[in-house]
Amino acid sequence: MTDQTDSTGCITRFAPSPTGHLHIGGARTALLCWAFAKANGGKFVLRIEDTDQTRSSESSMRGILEDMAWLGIEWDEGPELSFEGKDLGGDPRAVGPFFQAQRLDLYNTHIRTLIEAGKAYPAFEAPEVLDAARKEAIAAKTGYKYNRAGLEISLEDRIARMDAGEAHVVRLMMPDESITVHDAILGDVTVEPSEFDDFIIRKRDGFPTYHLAVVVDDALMGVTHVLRGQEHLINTPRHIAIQRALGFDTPSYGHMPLIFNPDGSKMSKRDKDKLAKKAVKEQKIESCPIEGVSDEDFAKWLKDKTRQLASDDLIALAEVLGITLPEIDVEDFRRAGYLPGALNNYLALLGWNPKVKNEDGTDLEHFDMDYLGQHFTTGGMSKGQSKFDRVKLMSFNGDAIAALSDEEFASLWFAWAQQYDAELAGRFDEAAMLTLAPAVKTRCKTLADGRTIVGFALVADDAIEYDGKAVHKALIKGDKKGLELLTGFRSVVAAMDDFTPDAIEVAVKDYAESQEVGMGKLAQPLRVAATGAAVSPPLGQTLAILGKDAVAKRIDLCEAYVEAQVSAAS
RNA sequence: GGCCCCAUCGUCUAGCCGGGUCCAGGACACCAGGUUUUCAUCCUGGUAACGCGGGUUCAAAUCCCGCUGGGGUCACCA
Repeated sequence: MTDQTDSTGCITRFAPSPTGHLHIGGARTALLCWAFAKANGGKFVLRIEDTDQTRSSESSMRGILEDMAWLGIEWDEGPELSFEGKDLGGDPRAVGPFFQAQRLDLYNTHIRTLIEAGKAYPAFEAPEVLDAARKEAIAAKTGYKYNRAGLEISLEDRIARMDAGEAHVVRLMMPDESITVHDAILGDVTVEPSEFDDFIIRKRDGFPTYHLAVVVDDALMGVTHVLRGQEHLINTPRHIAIQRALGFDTPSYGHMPLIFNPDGSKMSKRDKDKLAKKAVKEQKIESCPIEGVSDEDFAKWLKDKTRQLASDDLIALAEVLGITLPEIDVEDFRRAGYLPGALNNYLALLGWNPKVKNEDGTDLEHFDMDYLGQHFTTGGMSKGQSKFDRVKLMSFNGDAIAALSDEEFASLWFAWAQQYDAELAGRFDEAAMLTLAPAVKTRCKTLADGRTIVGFALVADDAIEYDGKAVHKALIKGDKKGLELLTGFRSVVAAMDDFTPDAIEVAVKDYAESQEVGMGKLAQPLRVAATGAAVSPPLGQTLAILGKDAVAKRIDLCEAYVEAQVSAAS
């Protein structure tokens, strides 16, 4: 076995199967594969593993490509995609195609070679027969292993029957020797031959299994380093066996720890459906409350825990149920207003550590893609499983947002709103968001949070809901000074020409001084009048966002409201 | 259940390979102060961990063994 530790010409790959959205765990695998290639001056290849004919889909494939591009995990070779002016993918080394379903001839050639060399063989048992044997073994509490019954027939006969078109699978003749994986993250892992049987490398439908396809493709595409999830660790000896049978070099392997939910359960794409099903049951909903899904499909979905609703339907359902779905797929995080840089940063740090100190002695935790692409090493990976902490991610995201210039923030926020919050995008254009930026940036952890912060500007002047406590404290309590100040400031507002945040701040300050009260005495009544609540961005910004006319109107409305409250109480 | 992987604050981790400088450092969260016209930001301080039991050693978070716990895997899915 050749262990390729030489990084020159290093090639890594990410090979998702297009059976759903890009899962956050998959994104991390892709990110680290990308980082490893970059850090070693190599290439990152994207390959689509669509050998499962029943589950693969074109739309899922496109979604995965776009999610990766959005994250900025750019593949050098693979399916082509234009994204925000960048052309990704391509086949400069002529090692494609990058869709396994288009590579059947390649697999069949290699399978034929194996069969003729006696290293693999066709077997003709019906699936039912094997299933029965497996069930029997489980019932008897012994491990099931294929019994090599297929070998009872002579090789010539087997090949003849196969060539005559008889239904069959092809199995690899597993050698009777232990196999050691030299794992870059976990160290050496040895598995005994008793743990293996002659596993299938080509299915009845003529498609190769994952094991065969991945080995042939990695070899033919020149992949030198394989980084993948730890769930594949046990598969690796099988892959090494195929490589040896075919005379291929064995790439360097690194198996990464898996990511879990905070409660310790596995982070699954079904988590969203699971939560929705629970809510439906708790709320005792009988028929489907959303359009586009029939009651029949709804009932099936509810009963079958493996069944998933389409993404849009699930979002609509969550809204009806009043629940928040957990973010699981990259798309979910994008919708929730996370920045790709922050997501990548957090994802990389979940299981990898640069082990570098900042000048102030704290550990380096915040870094960008350039840094990752220069410094990533498998040696910095931890071995243990980790839990996905959304709170820390959110903190990273808030930091990333705060670090944005006002212009960058406005641009990103507007683009986000156009895609996910039409009402917000309709109320504020990018220029308006630029004026909002200083007020919003330090107050939101995600782009979606921004809406809450400027929520007061989203409601009509006469539709403000007043926070009773806030009104009482700022305007009614005590000697009614709050209301007087508010009324007095009303005429100051009316006389202002320059209604900008700075001008407003000055006006408020001056008026407070002229009345010989502290800023707060005037600021809080104004804030309550303008927003209905005791909490808002700085007053100058808050009032400027609304505009002079709206502020004047809201002061009038508030006064009327307070008077009504006071007379009702007395 | 068999086999395989893993195990430091609530969470992510540094330290472990080359035992002593670790009554264990950082980050997020949390708590208490401070700055601030509110909120947020920001600043200061604090609570909090080597899973358990054996060894080896003058000395163990660091090395060895066992246990416990978590996870993966046992498909004509990938």
